[in-house]
Amino acid sequence: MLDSLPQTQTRADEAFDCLQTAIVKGELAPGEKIGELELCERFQLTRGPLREALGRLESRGLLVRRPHAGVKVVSVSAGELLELYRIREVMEGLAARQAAERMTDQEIADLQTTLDTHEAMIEQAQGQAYYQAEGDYDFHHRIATGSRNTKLAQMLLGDLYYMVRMYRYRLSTSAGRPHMALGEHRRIVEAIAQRDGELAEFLMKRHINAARRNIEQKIEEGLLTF
Amino acid sequence: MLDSLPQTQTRADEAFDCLQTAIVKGELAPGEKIGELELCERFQLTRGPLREALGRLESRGLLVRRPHAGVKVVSVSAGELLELYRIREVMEGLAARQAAERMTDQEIADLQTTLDTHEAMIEQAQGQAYYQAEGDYDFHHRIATGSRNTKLAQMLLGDLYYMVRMYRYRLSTSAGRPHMALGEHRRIVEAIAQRDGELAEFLMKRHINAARRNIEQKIEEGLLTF
DNA sequence: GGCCAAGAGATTGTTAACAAAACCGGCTTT
DNA sequence: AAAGCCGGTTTTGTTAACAATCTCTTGGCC
Repeated sequence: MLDSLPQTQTRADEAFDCLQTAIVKGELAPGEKIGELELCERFQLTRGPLREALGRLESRGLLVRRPHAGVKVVSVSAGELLELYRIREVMEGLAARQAAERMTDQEIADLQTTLDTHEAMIEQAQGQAYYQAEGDYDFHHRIATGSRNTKLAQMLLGDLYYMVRMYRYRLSTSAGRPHMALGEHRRIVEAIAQRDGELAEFLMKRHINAARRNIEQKIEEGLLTF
Repeated sequence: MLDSLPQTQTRADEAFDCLQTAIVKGELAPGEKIGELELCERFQLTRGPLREALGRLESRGLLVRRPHAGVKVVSVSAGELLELYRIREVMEGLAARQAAERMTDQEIADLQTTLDTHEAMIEQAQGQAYYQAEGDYDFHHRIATGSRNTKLAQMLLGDLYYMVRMYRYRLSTSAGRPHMALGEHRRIVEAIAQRDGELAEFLMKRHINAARRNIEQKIEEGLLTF
């Protein structure tokens, strides 16, 4: 039996997690110059571990750093969000294809169960946006890990998804089109269950492409501003 | 006029660069547990900046870290290298497509010039493997930046290429098939020059796919071992 | 009145010492 | 004899003080 989570997590790890979520949730304004001691007080730690966490965040592109001038949260634009979706399209397409080839039957069954509970939540239409988004992340998360492609999962889960979530919070836009997305998810899982990698890739690419165009449209309508 | 390179580079940056190249070139054995003080002496710096660099490298997947147990260079397998090429295939395909849409005419002209000098070097057949590899990196580098997709370029140049280079050094395999690769490069640039993004993507994917199968074949023949 | 320069203040980069946890040896115990 | 326990030693994680750099303000000059 394992005790919750290993407390062996270092202070720098905590700082990294706290800062990452803070940035993603928009608690730290983009472009804002943030001082180290300010962060130290905020997260109750000293500069050593903090700088280590800062380095990791910079390496992941969530912070930009100018020597001797401090760090600031990365500035984001609507165009860059769309570029992110282009990357997601090809990478998650690959993930879906490899997941179709490599996921265990049990994993696929779990994935279908996930969609069932997801569907129930949508139909109840309560807490719709939040659960929708969470369910969406869960879905894509499982497929990324199911690809059995270590680096691919690392890039998706460690880099891209956090970026996308950051934009999502900034845009304060719920995922939108919940029913349609669920149907697309169902079809992707179907393809995976049939071990049809080519189809799974095609459907996933189309799914993300549709999401991208949805955002694009909202931007053109002026509904999304920064 | 700018003075060579800004000396404003911090010690942690130096450590990061040194360590990265050391890992990539295989000077640090994979799976080897390396002590911090050992590295401090080696690169003539103290533990503060070193730890910052270590964090960045861990975040990029070149090191693995166990709390209180030290860092070790990431262990690599032949299978993971092939997985890397799968990722390259889709990402660089996207890069080629976007490069075809967005590169300036000047950039395209430069790219063609690069291939010319590259061809000359191959025909002289002296220092073939080295220049071949360098030219190959240069080619892919230009297309990645030419995509004008910030995050895409960041992921390719900052993560994937270093990984691939690491494997290359470990396998001590030259790129192989120099003439064929050059021809493929030429065709890709042609497609880009004609602003045919779809074709550029197709050709790039096929190019990387061919490289992957080349490696796969060598592995099966037992020519590549770890 | 606006621009440039110099200095004070603050902030970042770096270093060295301190505390805690993991590894390794030998010992005891079954 | 093998396995588990225990303490010393090494190494990592953390902290606090020091040094170098940048920024902002103030003053002077054009």
